[in-house]
This record gives sequence, structure tokens and C-alpha cells, in this order.
Amino acid sequence: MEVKGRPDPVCPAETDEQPAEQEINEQMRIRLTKLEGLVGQGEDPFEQVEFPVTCYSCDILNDFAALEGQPVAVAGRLMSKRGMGKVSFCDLQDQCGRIQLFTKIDALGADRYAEWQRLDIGDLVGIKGTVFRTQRGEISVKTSGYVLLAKALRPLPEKYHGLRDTETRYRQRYLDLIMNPDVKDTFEKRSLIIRTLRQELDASGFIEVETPILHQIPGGAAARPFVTHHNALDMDLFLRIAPELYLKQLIVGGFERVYEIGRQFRNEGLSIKHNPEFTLLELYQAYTDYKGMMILTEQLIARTALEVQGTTQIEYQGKEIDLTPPFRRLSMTEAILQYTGIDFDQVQTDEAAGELARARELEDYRPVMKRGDVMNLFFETYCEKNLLQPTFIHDYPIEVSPLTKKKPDRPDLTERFELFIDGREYANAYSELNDPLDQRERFAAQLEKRLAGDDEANLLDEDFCVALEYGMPPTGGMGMGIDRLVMLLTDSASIRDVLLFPTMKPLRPS
RNA sequence: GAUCCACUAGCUCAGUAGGUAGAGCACCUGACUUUUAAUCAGGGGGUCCGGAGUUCGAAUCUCCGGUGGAUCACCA
Repeated sequence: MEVKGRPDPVCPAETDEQPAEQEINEQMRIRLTKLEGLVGQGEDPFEQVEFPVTCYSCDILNDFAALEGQPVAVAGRLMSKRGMGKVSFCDLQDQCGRIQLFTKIDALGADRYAEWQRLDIGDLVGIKGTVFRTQRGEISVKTSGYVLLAKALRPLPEKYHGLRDTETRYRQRYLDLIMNPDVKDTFEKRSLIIRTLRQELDASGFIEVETPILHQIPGGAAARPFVTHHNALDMDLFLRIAPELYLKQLIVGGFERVYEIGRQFRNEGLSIKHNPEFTLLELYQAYTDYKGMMILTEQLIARTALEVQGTTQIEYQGKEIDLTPPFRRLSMTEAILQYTGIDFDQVQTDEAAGELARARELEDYRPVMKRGDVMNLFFETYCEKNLLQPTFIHDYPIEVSPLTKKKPDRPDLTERFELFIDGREYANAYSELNDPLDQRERFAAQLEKRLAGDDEANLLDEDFCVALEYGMPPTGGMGMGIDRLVMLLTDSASIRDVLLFPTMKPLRPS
């Protein structure tokens, strides 16, 4: 029914391709045969629809005193088998851990016990039994009956070494989660971190909102966007690179404290700390400024650290980091002076700044750069990597801060900070520019940058400018990369270790 | 996008000077009524990432390609 526009990439045209014949190896064949046998007996495990669980493995381990001798029903995945003939031991894994099962031929009868022994590692079973402690002292469930709830047709990775191969871990994360408890722990902590942020913000009077992901003009950050297409409207849309311009319209609308935790999309390369889609917290608070944002940022980070690690003195990749507020505050000018000996307050012109960059042979220097661009370049080149302990770098040059209020006494600088920890940026905040006339000038300056070849420069967003013309109160705003915060608080080296399904190339080129 | 490293059984890994491919776990058969990486005996299982080349002969050497990891560049 396509009338115009591009073919829908989600529904590719029919091709001659046959679905690839599924490769059946020996192990799968044996398990399929077992399944056929069960189905033949009228015991198709996939017909099971429910199993009333009375407790989890960890409940039994934690409340053994109360549960000893009591009947329980548990369900989960068989992770190991230790058959001893007419008696056998298995480990059952559920959401919170593992519990040993002890099964005797006497309890099931010879036929049922034989079926029990034919179960495979990986099968999902529901168990009824009683809680007891074995002769060796291990808290266990003595099986009195079981139901096979799903058959595993593929074997799990090896029980001792587990799953190591990073590619398989990322591509088949479920296997990683089954086999590696630490991985599961990381993602539980990720959930806890995001929950804690919500709790803190909700308790401070913020409301959580949702703004569009499909943007007509990708704004609020300097980045290349992903493009998509709306067929009915026959127009290109962009996946958002930041929610900023919408959130500030809500401040105009009278929501005085708003936040959004959501996915942003930037069309950049992948690295140990970059994924094309990532999660950002952005918040805006009326009647405060970037100094207010510093205090809020410190609180949020310290609070999540306490929640996840129980302390604000943490270790990240072997480095001791103290997240106890207040964090160090250093202006960008001070930072550059400290690490290079250059005082940018003495650099008056674009030409003088360019001279400095050329003298240092800075590769990223471009002749179109203005004084503030060069200052930012010096900071990135010489300072960032040295900032191990949390540090607010404040007073950014106006050239790189198109949405930020000027400092009242310094029109070349803005009321903006970024938070650095271990050389990485964790947060970006400012006193939001609410002067609509100034805002239009800033967009004009960005347009100049774009014409000079910077395809990441901000685009004029007319809807946003109109909103400012109705009046926005003085407002502080802050954005924080959640994935990086999770990395920090879970001691993860790579962003892929805190994303359940990191972006991967397809296995075969299509 | 550039450089370096990796890819061998379902998993974790060995692999001789270039001479028909190995172990452990898992799986199958048998033994075993309190084990816990259970044990013991026997057995089956491979597109050595893909393609081309060198060679009498390639998992191994060369080239091209794929995927992953690390570093660099852009960014958060």
C-alpha cells in the first residue's frame, strides 16, 4: 500500500531466501527426542501454564529455622545434577539464588524417578518437597513431587568456568545472566540506582515527565542524530539527542520542577564508554541556578552511592574515589592555569588564543575557532584526564554553551559546570538561558559554526524560541549520564557491562 | 574510521617443525540410597570464523573478508 516515501525497512521486500535450516547438533537431537517421548506420554512440558511457588531459594536459606520440616513449592532452572543411583542431588536456580534438591527413588516411585533422572541441566522445573538439612549440612529441599515446566533444548555453558566469551555474553545476555551471578547483580544495582534517583527527585518535589523521542529538529546538544522517516507525513524525523528544549518548555508552562530519565540517541562510534543509545537524566528547577544544581548533583550521586555501596568512599577500577559532598569546585580558567600555566584571563583575542594552540601543536585546533573554543580545547587536552576526584568545572566559555546564561560580570563566560570523575564527564548543568533575544543570537552563532563545517553545532529551534518569548523563570538545569554512573558504582570497565543489550554489529553482513 | 590481539566440540581451553583433531565439563550406556566441580567404567560428538593462495600435504604459513576485544579519533 506504499504510495510514496521509502520502502518500510521493517518489512523488507520478499526475497528468495529460505529460512536458514536450523543446525541440530547431537545434544539438541537427544533433548528433542526426550521431548517427543514426553509429548507421546501426554506430558508435554510446554502445556504447563502455572506453578504456585511458595518461596524462593533465598527464603529457604534465610529462614531455615522457621521452614525446617515445612512443605514448600519452588521453581527454577536445574543447574547441576549429581546422581547417586537411587538418590540424587540437583541445584535449582531461581531469581534470587540456588537451593539444593535431594530426590530419593522412594519418594517418587521407580518410573517417575527414572524420568527425573532423564531431566537435563537447563530444564525448568517446579518442585514440591520439604525443607531439611543434609548430613553434610547443606540446606535442601527433599523432593516429593515435580513438574517439568519447560524443556531446555540447548545445553547450558559449562558449570565450572561458566560463560566467558564476551561476544556471546553480549549477544545472548540471557546466558550471561543464567551463568554469571555478578552480571545479574550489576543489573539489579542499575535498577536500584535509577529507583533511588527517582525517589530522591520525587521527594524533592520534582515530577517525572515524558517528552518526544521523535524530533523534527534535533536540539539541546551538539551531536549527530539518527534519521528516520514518517511515511504518512512523508517527512524525516530525528531520534532525540537530548530532551532539553522540551523540558524547558514545561518550565515555561508552569511545571517548576521536572525530570526525565530516558534514552537518547547519538550517531557516533562505539567505545568502552559510548553506546549509540544511552540513558540520560535531565532535570530542570525554576528559581535556582547552576550553584543550586551543584548541590543537587552532589546529593544525587552521594545518595545513590550510599544506596548501592553503603558508602561514599568507593573504588573504581583500582582507584579510590571519595564521593562525599561537597565536591571540589574549580573554574575552567583556574583548571587550565593549574595544569598548563596559561591564564586565559590574559588572552584577549581569538588570534592570541589561536597562537597558543599553534604553539602547543594541538591537533584538533581549527583556524575558525574562537577564543572560547580554544579555551575549551585546552581544558579537554590538558585538564580532564587529571580530574580523578569529583570536581565541578565551572564557568564555561560562551562559544561552547549556546543554551546557557552569561555570567553577569563576564559576558565571555557562562554559568555552567560539568562534573568530572576519573577524567570522565558525569554531569552537565547550567543556569538556563531565558533571554529570548540572547537565545536567538546564540543560535545565530551556532549557525555560523555549522556553516564553517561543524555539523554538530546546534540548530535554531523556532518553537523553543517562541516559548522563551512567553517568559521562562530563571531556571537551573542538569543532565547526568546514567550508564556512566552505573559503571562508576558497579566498578564496571565498559559501558557494555551496564547495558543489557549493547549495540552490536550483525553477525553476517546483510 | 585506524592499529594491535583473538576466533578449534554445546561451554572452558590445549594443539607438536606444516603430516588424518585433543582434554575437562556437558551428552549417551552401565554401576552407585546423603552428594556438592560427586565418583568409577565405556561411548558418541568438529565447516579448526569464511574465502583464496603456497605446498605432495594447512587449525598451523601468506593474502582478502567477517565478528569480538583493547587502544586512538568524535562524543556523554
